[in-house]
Amino acid sequence: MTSSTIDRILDAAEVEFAAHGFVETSLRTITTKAKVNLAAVNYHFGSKKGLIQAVTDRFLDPLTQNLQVQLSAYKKSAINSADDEKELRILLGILARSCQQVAQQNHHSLAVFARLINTAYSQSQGHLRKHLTYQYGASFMYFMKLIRKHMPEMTNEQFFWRFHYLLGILVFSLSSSEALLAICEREYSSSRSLDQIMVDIIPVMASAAQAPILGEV
Amino acid sequence: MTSSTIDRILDAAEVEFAAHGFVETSLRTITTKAKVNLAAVNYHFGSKKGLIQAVTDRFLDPLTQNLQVQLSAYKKSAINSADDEKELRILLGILARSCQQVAQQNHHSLAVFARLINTAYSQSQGHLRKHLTYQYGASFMYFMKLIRKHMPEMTNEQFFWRFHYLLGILVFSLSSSEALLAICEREYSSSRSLDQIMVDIIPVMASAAQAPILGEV
DNA sequence: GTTAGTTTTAAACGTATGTTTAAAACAATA
DNA sequence: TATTGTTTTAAACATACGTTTAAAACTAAC
Repeated sequence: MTSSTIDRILDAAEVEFAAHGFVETSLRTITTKAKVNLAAVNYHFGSKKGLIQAVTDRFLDPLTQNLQVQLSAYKKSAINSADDEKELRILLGILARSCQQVAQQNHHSLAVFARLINTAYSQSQGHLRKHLTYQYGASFMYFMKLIRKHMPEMTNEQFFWRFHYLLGILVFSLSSSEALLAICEREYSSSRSLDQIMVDIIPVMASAAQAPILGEV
Repeated sequence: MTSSTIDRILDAAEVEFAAHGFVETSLRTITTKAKVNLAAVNYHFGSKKGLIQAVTDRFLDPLTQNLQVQLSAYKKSAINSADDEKELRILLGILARSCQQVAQQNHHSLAVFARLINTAYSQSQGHLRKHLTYQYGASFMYFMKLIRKHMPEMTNEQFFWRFHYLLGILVFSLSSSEALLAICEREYSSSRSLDQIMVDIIPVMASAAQAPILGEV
């Protein structure tokens, strides 16, 4: 099986990138862990950049596909309740569950994926961010539009900012979840899981979405 | 003036680190922009790690000092209103204003600072995060304790998580503020400032803090 | 003006990185 | 079996990095 090499590289790269970031992870580390020759990366992916994109695509392709299905199912059966907060929770819940499902189906770690996304966004040069918005921008927009409907008392600009505040909750929590879960275990001797965090976060995001807009403190 | 070299290095390093991260910024880039010899960094700061710590300390030292003053002033004059959300807004407002003041006084960019913190946290190896918690952990704890009082209907563990959700809003928004402000300008032809974002965020964080804890969606 | 201590400089060192090369190993077809 | 195309391999390449060195330049005290 020729693709075994490709998969082994992707598996190793995913773990290493998430653990140490793109720049701090060398191709030699990846190929060693994958038990593959160094040159294999350039042969199969062209370059390190190509590998990075392949790693993220392997998660985002099934995710956007899954999300699209769930969202259209929601839209069909939508009663469009007057309770905006409830609808927000449903929509955010769909996103959360979509992430979980895809992670489980493809045997990926959700934390790993979150760290990939966060790394992609925190890179200022951001060739990856551009790739992501170009490749998955449409799916992303569709979800935003649905959310937007239940935050009507805002201008488009206000919504833009608010949405990114919500995003901050999700991305930061997930990407630092490994460290936080460890602290939680040690400090409160409580064994949480990332799945619980995903459930936990939803009402928080929904509340944040509906916070009033104040001019002053 | 001998410290001019040191200051020029710190100034250049601050900007470059924030823009491109610690790993992606080379000492050669920094010393070139600072118009200083390459060896000056190792001479004055010992190593690149030493420089990174010095850059963050230059911001965090005055910040924690300022914050401590503001918080004890608050504690003295505190009416300890029954309105938790209002008190939360006040406390979060103090933090926000402290950041702004220190940034302005020392002629630093708040966005730059936020990106430094975010980079520090997203580094898994995290020698910097350890330095920060060791050096500034106490001040951080003190602020958390004050916040905690107005989120009484939670276990310590629940509070731990909730607090980090709030932190996510702040860190993510600030650290990606440069990109977001640019998009906002282009898309809505609105010229916001980071100071406005700081004000904007406070009620959102306060609402998120008070979101109910639900078992299911 | 000489001396002792500090700072700056140019050059080099050793190492690690992404990438390329050309030969070898392998797979599939005729 | 011979041939073609693909994949893997070991080695080398070029470059960029953090750090060190030793001499030079500078500063201040005597």
